[in-house]
Amino acid sequence: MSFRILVVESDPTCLRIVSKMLQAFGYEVTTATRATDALHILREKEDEINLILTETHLPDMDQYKILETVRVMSSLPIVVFSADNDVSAMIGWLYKGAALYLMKPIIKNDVKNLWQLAYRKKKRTIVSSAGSNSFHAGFSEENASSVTAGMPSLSSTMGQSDQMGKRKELEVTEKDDEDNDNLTVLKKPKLVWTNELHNRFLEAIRILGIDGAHPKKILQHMNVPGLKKENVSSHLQKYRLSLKRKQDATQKTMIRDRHPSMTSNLQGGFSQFTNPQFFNTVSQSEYRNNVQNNLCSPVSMHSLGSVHSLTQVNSNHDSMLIPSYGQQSKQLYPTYPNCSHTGIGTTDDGNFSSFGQKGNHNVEEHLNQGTNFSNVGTHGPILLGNSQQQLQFPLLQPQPLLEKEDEFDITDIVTEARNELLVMTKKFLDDPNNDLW
DNA sequence: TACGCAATAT
DNA sequence: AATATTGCGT
Repeated sequence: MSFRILVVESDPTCLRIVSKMLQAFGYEVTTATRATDALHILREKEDEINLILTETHLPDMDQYKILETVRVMSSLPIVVFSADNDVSAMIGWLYKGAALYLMKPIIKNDVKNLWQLAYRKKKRTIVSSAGSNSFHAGFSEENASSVTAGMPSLSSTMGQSDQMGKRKELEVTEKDDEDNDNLTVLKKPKLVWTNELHNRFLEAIRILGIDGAHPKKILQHMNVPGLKKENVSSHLQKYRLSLKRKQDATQKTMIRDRHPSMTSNLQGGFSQFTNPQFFNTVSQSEYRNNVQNNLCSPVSMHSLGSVHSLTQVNSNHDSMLIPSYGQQSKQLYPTYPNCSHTGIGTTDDGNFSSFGQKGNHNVEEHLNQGTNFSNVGTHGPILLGNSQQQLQFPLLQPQPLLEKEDEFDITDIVTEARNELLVMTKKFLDDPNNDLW
């Protein structure tokens, strides 16, 4: 599998170094020194490209123009890099849809995980303003609309599951596509029965009574947008089994202990609730989930992330954080785009704070200072997941060419690149026919 | 058509 | 392990 990055950089030395480094990590590279070239390449060969890495100050195009242009014609992730450490500019790039902002000089940690940003289907999708965008594990547009609007991407692929059955002969070609293209993301994430969700489930049963507790009624009572009857049915089935198991168990102990007057608690059957970790105590990740939910919207059912997936997300933060930002230890973190606090979070101390529509003073300052960003709150850097959607994607993994990544040394590459550049330059100068100078 | 359940798939 | 899907009898 190949992962191709389109590198746009006007300085040939820099271009060469960056390309070399990317190649050392297994990426394939296509280069362009002008924005117009890059756009041309993109027009011709978008299918072959997985990610765009571009300098912010291109000689033949205004500041954000290339990003804006690419955004219109493609949903490819765009990573920008610059020596410019102006905060407004950085945030501007991110808000306008850059997936990541890297500072020059780029180091290996910057590029090592770039492939993670490209899990989205690299397909041109026009975003229709309001309507059938649904990629929240089948969850409702109402809840998601505030965050989906303006976000290209998954909508075209995630909503297809309803139409299964219409794909017969298409199946062959589609399957081939999937095999050839690991970037394609089609699977709808499974529902995760969080404690909160399960609580609603139990509450519904409690109110409906054990007799009236049928999937349809439960679903109705739970009132969770996007939740399907099948979800409830499946859960209910398992719930009943757990009840039965528990009854059996208590009966046996009653016989053994000669304890006839034992009352069985009908609602305890799940390890989710008998497990002390979850009883009366909210696990840390659930807490974080709730915090997030409170931050972004009054709709509580957004918390579908599992413990596992949240851990993953955090590790992504760690691995993808932008290495240098001024003198302070401030860092910019990508955050979850689907939780309303889209964009990035700034932090002084390692705790990331989020902002977006709900605001963060840092960003608000910039906004209040008249910094003019379009698409505020709709675009954001996207990592492997968010609180609804994680780890369901096949992870991309470019094959590192180097056996030992840790011993990877940039200086070698720089030297090599410079030497190569010298040779090339000499070639150019010696060639009387070249008209590039 | 909805339901319950078991088996099976993912 | 958890959830989704399927098949079949009620």
